[in-house]
Amino acid sequence: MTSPHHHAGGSPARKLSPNQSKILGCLREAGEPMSAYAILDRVRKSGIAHPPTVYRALNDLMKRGMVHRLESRSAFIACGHGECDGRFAFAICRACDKVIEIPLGEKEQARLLGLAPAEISPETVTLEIAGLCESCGLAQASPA
Amino acid sequence: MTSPHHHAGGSPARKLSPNQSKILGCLREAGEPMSAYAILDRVRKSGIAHPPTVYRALNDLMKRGMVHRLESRSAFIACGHGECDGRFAFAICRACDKVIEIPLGEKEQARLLGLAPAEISPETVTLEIAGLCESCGLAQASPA
DNA sequence: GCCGAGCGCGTTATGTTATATCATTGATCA
DNA sequence: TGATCAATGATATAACATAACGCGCTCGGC
Repeated sequence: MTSPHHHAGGSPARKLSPNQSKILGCLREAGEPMSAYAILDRVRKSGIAHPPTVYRALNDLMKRGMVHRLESRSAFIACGHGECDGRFAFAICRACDKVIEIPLGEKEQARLLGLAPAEISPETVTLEIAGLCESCGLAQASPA
Repeated sequence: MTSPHHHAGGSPARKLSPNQSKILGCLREAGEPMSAYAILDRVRKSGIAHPPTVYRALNDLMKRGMVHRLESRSAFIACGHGECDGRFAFAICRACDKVIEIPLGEKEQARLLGLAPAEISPETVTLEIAGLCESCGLAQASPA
C-alpha cells in the first residue's frame, strides 16, 4: 500500500499519479482554459518535458471528469466542481476566453440527447455557447 | 462553365468563386465529414494544391452557412439544407463517422442560448451529440 | 489606352495540436 | 532471479491551421 499522497476530498476510486497531479494543479491555478502546449510550458520546471506526457495525463483526467476539453478551442480546463461525471455545457467569452461551466440537470441532459434522431443512439453531448462576457461587451460597445 | 463575374460591393448574395464551388462540390459528393486535408487530396486533380486555398474557401463557405465545421472532429461537412444561417446541431456516430444534421427550431435555440449564465451574453451555440448509429450498434453488440 | 486599387488565388514557410512507437523503469510474482 | 506487465520517458512524425508575400486579373478614373 502506498501512503495517501494528495488531494483530500472525494475521489472514491484510484488516486492521481504525480504527473496527473501536476497537470491538474496547473489547470486549477490557471482557472482558465489552456492548450496542451501551454500546460507543457508551465510544467516543464516540474520535470514534464514532452507532449505525450501531457496528453496522457489530460486523457486520464478527462476520464475521471476532473478536466474537460473545450472542443471549439482545442483547450482544456479543470472541472469547476472538482470532479463531475455528468454532462455539462460551457459558456465561453469569445473575446477574453473566460469560461463558465454550466452543469446540466437530468432533464436538460435528456432533452439534449433527445435531439438525436432515431438512427443514432446518443451517448455524449458537447455543448459550447460562445458570446461576450459583460466586461468585454462593454469594452466593445465603447472602445477607448 | 464558370462565369467570372465578381464585383466588390453591396450585393448581399454573391456567387461562389471557382474554388469555393469545387470544394463545396467535393463535400456534397462525399456526404460525410472530411478533414481539410482530405478535401485537399480530393481536389488536387482540379488544380488546388495548397492548404490555405482550401481553408480560405471553407471559411467563406462557413460564413455563408453552406458548410459547417464539426468541432469535435476537426472536420467539415456540407450543410444538409444547402444553406442555413440559423443554428443546428449534429449527431455523430463515433464508430463510422456518419453525421446527421439536426435543425434547431427557434424555441430550441432560445432554450440553448438561455443556458448561458447572465455574465455571458450568448451568440452562437455548438452542439454535437456523439453516439452509435444503428448498424454500428449492431456490429458492436454481435461482433463477427 | 494607361494606371492604380481591390480581390481572388498561388505559393512558401511556419506554427499549433495530437499521436504512434519504442525504450526505460519499477513493481509483482512464480 | 528473472519473467512479465503497467506506467512513464523520449523520439519522431502525423495532422490541422494560418501568416505573409506576390502575381495577375478586372474594374474604374482619367
